[in-house]
Amino acid sequence: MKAQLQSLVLQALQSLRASGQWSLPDPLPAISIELPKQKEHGDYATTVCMALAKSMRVNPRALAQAVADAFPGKGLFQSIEIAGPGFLNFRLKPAAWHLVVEDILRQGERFGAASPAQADKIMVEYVSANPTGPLHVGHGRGAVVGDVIATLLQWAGHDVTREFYVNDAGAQIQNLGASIHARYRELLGLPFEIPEDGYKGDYLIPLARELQSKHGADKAEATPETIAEFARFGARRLLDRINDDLLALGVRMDSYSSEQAMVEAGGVENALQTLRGSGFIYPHDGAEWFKSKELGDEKDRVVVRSDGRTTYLASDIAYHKNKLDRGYTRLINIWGADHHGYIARVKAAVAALGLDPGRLQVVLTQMVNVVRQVVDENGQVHAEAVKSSKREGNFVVLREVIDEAGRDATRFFFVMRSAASQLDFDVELARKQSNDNPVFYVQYGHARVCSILRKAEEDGIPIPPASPEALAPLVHEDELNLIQLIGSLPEVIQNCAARLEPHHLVFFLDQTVAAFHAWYQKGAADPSLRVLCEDRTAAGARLLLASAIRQALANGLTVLGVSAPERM
RNA sequence: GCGCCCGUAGCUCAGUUGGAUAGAGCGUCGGACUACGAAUCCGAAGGCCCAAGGUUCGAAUCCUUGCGGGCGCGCCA
Repeated sequence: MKAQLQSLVLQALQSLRASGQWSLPDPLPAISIELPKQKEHGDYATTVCMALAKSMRVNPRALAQAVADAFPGKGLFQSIEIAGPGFLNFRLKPAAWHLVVEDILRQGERFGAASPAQADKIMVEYVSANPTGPLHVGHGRGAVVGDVIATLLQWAGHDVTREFYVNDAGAQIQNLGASIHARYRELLGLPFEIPEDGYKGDYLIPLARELQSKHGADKAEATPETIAEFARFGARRLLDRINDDLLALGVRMDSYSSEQAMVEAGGVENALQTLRGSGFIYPHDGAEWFKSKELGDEKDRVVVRSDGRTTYLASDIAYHKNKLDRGYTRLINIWGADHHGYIARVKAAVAALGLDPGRLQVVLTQMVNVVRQVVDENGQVHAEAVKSSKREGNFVVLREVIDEAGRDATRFFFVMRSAASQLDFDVELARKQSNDNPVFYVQYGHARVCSILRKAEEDGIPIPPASPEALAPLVHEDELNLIQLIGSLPEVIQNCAARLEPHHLVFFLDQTVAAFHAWYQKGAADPSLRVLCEDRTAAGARLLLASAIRQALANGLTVLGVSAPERM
């Protein structure tokens, strides 16, 4: 509806220009359509006349009046008013809203999705954890944010691939091998020492036990070969475990990209050659440096150490080159906020490869605090935070949270706040099956609509085919507001996709359910306002609206990857 | 010291990329069930939008400075 209005305003402005009486700038500015906070200001408003009047040096109200006079498609509008300093306020006729309901029901499960007019080939890369331990809650947030952003982009009409970059090369993996080896020696009753920067968590013990039953004491000596073997074994097992956790979250990747495989295929050397060829790499102090400073980074960075080993950045340059070589026109990376300092150098890498660094967008997810509420003797509620720190082994494991709160609640909580804000994850609240849990509030709304539709069927109340006549009884303010709300789902999805911000969709769902509950509740006081009321014509129209509400809620929940139960 | 994020109701957070009288949930107080599902709804109280300047018809939103909190700043990943 917003988009339609936008094009009508545009047509009006163009016809003003054609009339020759107004010297409108060319090109015209973007026409923003807004939702007035107060209903007296109409269903929609535009501020474009105020913006234009400034540059044209004319009276904004006079311009607004001219736009209103020239407005096409007046039949849809109950009123078009000039207000305040130059707002143009639109109020639609009920019949115009009825078309929205028809449209939603016609589109069904596709309602909210855009036709792929200008599809980009996009890679969303997320999770990308080292296979050196279980996922913790921070990874979980990244996983869900990435997954939902990928879905949003698909719904916005793009061609999207979800990829997990497996950091299975380098020092971390060596540490893993050495740590497992230490545990292995421990099981053998030999003296052992977990490396200083190794992995101290208990989760390595079962892996060591497996190796013990396989090899006995044959591998007691820490040869480089043995460490490498243990590292490969551990990385494989831990990656399996990571995938189990992702599956429990409902996160499914399309593709995995192994750093080790890329190294072995010569990808890193190849990328370095390319940059040497274009003069972005120079030797200094026995190492090789990437000229990232002249491409926007704070300083230059080492890519080949003085001992000849490449750095993590070298791999990452190669990996991003690899993604671009595979034909992706947009790269979206979901990273934990602790990696923010890394953005500039990877963007510099993209630029050094001769491409627009704007092709790479990085979404940073801020820290997750898992909190548990404790009520003291004064009734004061305190949130106890559990800090996560992977190295020390006392982190909050994602799996524990999923097992406790469930998949739906975990996903919902991870996307309900802006990724830029730190998140307090209240496990007690997430598992609560009650009204103060926002997940259940939304799901209950969906189940309740389903219940009405079910009751209608049981009672033999027919739902007519959607048509202007069948929908004509929908004239109540609550009903028209509800239509406006659910009709905005496509805009909400577009907006979320464009901004890479899923949380707006959560607010849409919450707001829609609240409006539905309020509408429903009016029927308790006045039976003539019930969906299943005596007047079967009205009942039919309201059942059509209920179906459309159900569809909007179900589609929104589907994008979030949260189930839409028919009963609870 | 430098960089990024955050600062909005008692608490947790939205705020449609600069619009009209700043919103929601929780919590508090007061109401509505012989039910189209009360896992709900209605109402009340609660604000110097961290501070000070600036930009303009108009600022929670943009700019500058400062304050407070978080996270980073390696030839680690």
